[in-house]
Amino acid sequence: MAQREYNFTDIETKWQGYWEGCCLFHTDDSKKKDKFYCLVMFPYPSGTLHVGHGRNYIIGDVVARYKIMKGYNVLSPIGWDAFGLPAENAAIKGGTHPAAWTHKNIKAMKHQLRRWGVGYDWDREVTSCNPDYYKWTQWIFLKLYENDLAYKKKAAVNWCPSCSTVLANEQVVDGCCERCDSPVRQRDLVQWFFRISDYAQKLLDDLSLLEGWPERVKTMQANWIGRSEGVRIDFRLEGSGEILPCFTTRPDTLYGVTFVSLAPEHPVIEQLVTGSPCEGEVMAFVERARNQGMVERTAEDAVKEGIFTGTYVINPVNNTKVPLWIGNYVLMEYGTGAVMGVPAHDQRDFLFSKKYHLPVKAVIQPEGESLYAETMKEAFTGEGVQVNSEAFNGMLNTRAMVAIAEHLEMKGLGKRTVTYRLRDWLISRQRYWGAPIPIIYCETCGTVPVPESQLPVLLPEEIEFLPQGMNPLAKIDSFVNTTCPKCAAPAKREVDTMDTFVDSSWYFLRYLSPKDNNQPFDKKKVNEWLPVDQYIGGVEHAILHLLYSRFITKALYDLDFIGCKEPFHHLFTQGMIIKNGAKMSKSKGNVVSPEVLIEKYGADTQRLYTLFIGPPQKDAEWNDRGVPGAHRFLNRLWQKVVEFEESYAKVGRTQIDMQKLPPKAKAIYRQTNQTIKKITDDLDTSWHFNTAIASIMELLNNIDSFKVVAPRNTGEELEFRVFRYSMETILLLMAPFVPHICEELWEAMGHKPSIFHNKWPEYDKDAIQEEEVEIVIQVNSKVRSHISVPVDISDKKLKECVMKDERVISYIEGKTVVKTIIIPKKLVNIVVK
RNA sequence: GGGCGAGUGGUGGAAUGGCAGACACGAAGGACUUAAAAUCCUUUGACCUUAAACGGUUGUGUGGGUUCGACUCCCACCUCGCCCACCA
Repeated sequence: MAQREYNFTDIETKWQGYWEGCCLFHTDDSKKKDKFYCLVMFPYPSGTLHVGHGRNYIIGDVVARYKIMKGYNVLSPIGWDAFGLPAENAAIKGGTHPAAWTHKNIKAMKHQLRRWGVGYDWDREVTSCNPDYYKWTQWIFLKLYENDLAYKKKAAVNWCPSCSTVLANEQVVDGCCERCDSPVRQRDLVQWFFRISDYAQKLLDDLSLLEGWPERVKTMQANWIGRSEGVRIDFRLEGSGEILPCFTTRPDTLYGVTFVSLAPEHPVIEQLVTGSPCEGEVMAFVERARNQGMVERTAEDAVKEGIFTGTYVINPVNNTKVPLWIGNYVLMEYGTGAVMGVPAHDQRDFLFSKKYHLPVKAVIQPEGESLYAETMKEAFTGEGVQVNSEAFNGMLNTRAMVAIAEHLEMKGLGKRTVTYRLRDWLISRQRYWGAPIPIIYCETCGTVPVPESQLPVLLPEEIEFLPQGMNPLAKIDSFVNTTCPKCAAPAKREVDTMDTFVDSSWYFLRYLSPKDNNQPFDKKKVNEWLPVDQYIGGVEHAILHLLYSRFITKALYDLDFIGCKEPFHHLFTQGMIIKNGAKMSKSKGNVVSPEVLIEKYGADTQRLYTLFIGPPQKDAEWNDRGVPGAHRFLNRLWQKVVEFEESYAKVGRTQIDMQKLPPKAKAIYRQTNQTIKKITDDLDTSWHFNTAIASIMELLNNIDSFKVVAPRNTGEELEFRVFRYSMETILLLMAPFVPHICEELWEAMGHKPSIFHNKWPEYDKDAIQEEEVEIVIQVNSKVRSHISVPVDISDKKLKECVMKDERVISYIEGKTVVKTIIIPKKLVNIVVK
């Protein structure tokens, strides 16, 4: 009788339908089992998925299926991060409405996820561009606004004068507009911010709670928050005596200050130069520096430029008069927007002083050396001893840092402060395809939040997309014109929308009650299900998305909306899929489409290859030629099981007694148990799916050489039962990786579906113990021989055996044994002279 | 410039102080076939020795160190990738 073929297409369709039918991934909140919230970063619906994207969802699916078999109540939801610029660009280019474009892509991607056999609780699907979702994004904005965590201020945007439109950073290429190539300028607009900087310390401190996060992600976040301790020193303007605070982390260099430099944006500049002879020149410089834009101004080899304001300031510590400059390298957003210039001990200041012929004054000497300002070729930034620093001379500069700071505080000339690099989160976008900011401007009442009862502020559907002009919403009169919620007078709506990172910083809360029309999330359910047990996504989100989500979670916690301080308990960041030396992406033109592979080899093959390609936390090179290898393995597994399809039911199912097994069957039984241990350990800790799969391949290779026959007499039956046990174990162990084929073969072996309703196999502790071990014998650290000995052999006995070995004898003959090193169960090294 | 990774056969990778190259891919040879595909078997880091087997030497980016023993730990350097970047 001809054997059944491995018809993966039919099998995969069958089981995908089955899982949906039996609600395998449907999560019932009321279940009493331990919960496991498994979350993959929800995708942006940009078009279609390629095999590189697949890695993320396949890993998530493996974990979810494994935890189901381990008996957890697993929640594995999915949704769509559906607002954003590409949809709007597509509208400008192709004339499709962003909503239509987005929903078309969602449909296509949903189909792809299904065909991968990736399971989700589709009843919980959320789509961030739907009003029933963004209503609550707006609600979060209102809560932050009510609690002074959202505010507005002027901030610069990239402005293309020729398109007269605002550009996102990624639309600026080499300082020019990506569309028309004209130089981008900076323009100030009033924009909305979230006060994430208020949470800088908490976000930093609580990194220590995140035990299940990779160290490198925590380090990246800590660096991004960028806490630095320093001193605010109050310089005084000559003449007016007005205070000009400067921030420094190096108060020990205070006596070496030879100038002070302001950011071009510094508010004091205008009042200083107005009416002065250099006004025109200075304001022209400021204008130029500001239009340089951040891109150019912060470039690696940016030229340091400055201009003298004509004013002097007084160094509070010694009343020295130094010139006040403006420097394009000084940032208004960091510290106080004014820095003290110490050319002798800061490289940037050194270069600046050389360019503008400002004096250099050394105040720290390296031990045993003397620095002379005239001969210095670069700034000295190391540790040393204070000189030219009055009372502090002779002190180590590290001590002087503290001493000078204390001195300044005592005299009321400054204050020790902590500064963070983290800046407030600018959430305004001058775009259509985002959640409208729920704010109304009234001539009498000012800025008025939209009342909760009037949410959502709906995006108008009828809209024109042009490559030019301000925010498209500003042109829709019916949207802009409204009435003030307070006084009912005619008023105007805010026309900016929110950064899409706002949408994605709370979606994991919405999954818990996705259809609730009365509240954004159910506090009780949030407290039950959060934190997310396992979050899986790309390392490119290590900073922004993960920090914003942490911030929103903390803010909601402080406002008592949820009882959880940190959203994600364990984080897994998978590596990129590389093809031909570059990240797989549409723009690089190196994408591999899953459809072709699925048609030719099936989804299980693609899953297996993706998992086998390398450790998932590392980048991996995709090689199409490797795919048939994965398929070959599945085919072999198929043949092996199906070959005996008729026999499985005929043999009894009593416990196997290992001691009664013939040697070969015993070895297979032992290896099967060792494989259970190996795979379970891999899934629980290291996630090295590649070596997990390799160990199953090894097991199957050995089973192959264990010529099984369909049982006819009693002795054969015993061997056949070991074979059946091993094959069943392989199916259970492989089920999370390649679920379709395992379901089908599980059924072929005489079981009722689903394989996922079975318990994860456990290994027999006695069975994994080897009786004999092979010992490596080295002479002078070179491998010279091997012997096989019982595991429990004593060191003395082992040494005796080793010394009897012929090859050992020939190597140590005529030499003196200096020492013998014995590593139990592994190796013996004889050192001779 | 700062931070974080990574460098192992023709390729993806394995080994985290103890036999380097597991498991795959590819390649070469063979079996089956009218033929091809599929499948199965054998070989496969380099070099030396040998009729063959056995054997030997060498080998994990470079140079040093620690150790009986180093891909693995320490120091210095080179190269590549990612993230950030004039942060006072």
